[in-house]
Amino acid sequence: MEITLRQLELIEAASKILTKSGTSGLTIKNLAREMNFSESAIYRHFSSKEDIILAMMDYLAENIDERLTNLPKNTNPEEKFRAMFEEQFNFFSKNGHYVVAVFSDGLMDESLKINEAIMKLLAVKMKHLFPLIADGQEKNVFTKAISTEELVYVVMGTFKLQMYKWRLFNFEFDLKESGNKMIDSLLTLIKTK
Amino acid sequence: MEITLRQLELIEAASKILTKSGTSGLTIKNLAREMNFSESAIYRHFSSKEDIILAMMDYLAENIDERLTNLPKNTNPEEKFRAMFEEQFNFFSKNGHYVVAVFSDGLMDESLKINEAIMKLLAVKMKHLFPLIADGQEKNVFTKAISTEELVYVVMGTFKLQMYKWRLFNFEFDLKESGNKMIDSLLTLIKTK
DNA sequence: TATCTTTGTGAGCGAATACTCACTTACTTT
DNA sequence: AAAGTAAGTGAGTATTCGCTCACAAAGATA
Repeated sequence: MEITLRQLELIEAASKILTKSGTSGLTIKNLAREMNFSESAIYRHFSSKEDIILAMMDYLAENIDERLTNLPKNTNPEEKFRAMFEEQFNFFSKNGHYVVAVFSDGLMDESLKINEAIMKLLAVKMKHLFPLIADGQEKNVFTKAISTEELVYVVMGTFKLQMYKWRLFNFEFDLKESGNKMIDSLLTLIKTK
Repeated sequence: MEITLRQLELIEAASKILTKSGTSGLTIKNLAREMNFSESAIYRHFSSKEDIILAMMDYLAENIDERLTNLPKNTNPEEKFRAMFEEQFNFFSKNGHYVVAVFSDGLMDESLKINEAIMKLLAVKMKHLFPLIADGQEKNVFTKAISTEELVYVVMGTFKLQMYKWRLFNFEFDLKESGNKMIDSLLTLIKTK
């Protein structure tokens, strides 16, 4: 699971290409150009293109997991909720090319292994969001009018669409600002009155 | 804008391939195989692959627009909301291969024209959803605690994620049943108490 | 009957794709 | 100093891609 510096560089370059030019743009030739070396050199660091994508998904999953694990503890559900999404918006705001993490859907067809990696990424996000929402419901901060699962899907769906909009508008608007509005709206909607 | 029978067949076949095998699966060879004739025959009906995709997006946009326009009028916002999403779930339940309409994102990189077509599709959906939500807020049926725009995004995001789940699970669960739950949950959340 | 139009075919073209291989070069280890 | 290793190169491979073209069969039109 360890990764060399060059491998990380390749992962970053691949993410950049994916975000800028989509799946069809991610070719070995383009990747080589982005890295300023030859195509064959890439195969010194990864055995196949699929391996690069898998390593990327894995890196993203671990990265997200780590960031969400290290959020401040011992706060109330609302603050936790806020912190979690602020962290997400903050990260993607700085690392726009990693939105692939949210839109990995586009890679869905490539291979079985990649599909599994996408599932894993989704599971990581769920792992953090679900208990947070459930806890909030228990403490009567979030509404119990609908089930935890449904509430989680409303929140996750809204987040995903927000990121989609950002990408569609070519990262032109301020994600943090717009994200904060989204957080407020969602909280207004799901908090008990 | 008129479309021949063969062209429609090609659009259907293309949608099937896209849904089953993703963007990378949509090749002229695969399309020809699905149609049971030669590759060159395809070019009797469309001048390029891009044209096929554009025609597909156009067909989908018109199709959705028509279906949502013909919904029963003169009902209250809640019933309208319910009817609108029931119609959507019902349609996709019968025509699973057309989920491309919801996940056209994967095509995003292909070309400028295709990007415009994706935007148009999004606009069509918005055209129907936005006034419905706004009307509901005006009539004090839907909450005014957050703006119409934000409310629309919550609803659309949740819908998209629902469809995403359905696709991820290989269309195995009952979309209509699960969709009804989603409608109930959303209404519970956005209705004034 | 003769001609035109429509819709199919198969062969093949140029470009792009992922990947391989023999090779250099530079640094580390012995 | 000698040998091994890590990391680059350029040329080349087989395959696949979208697409073109000369041609054929069949039905509509003159």
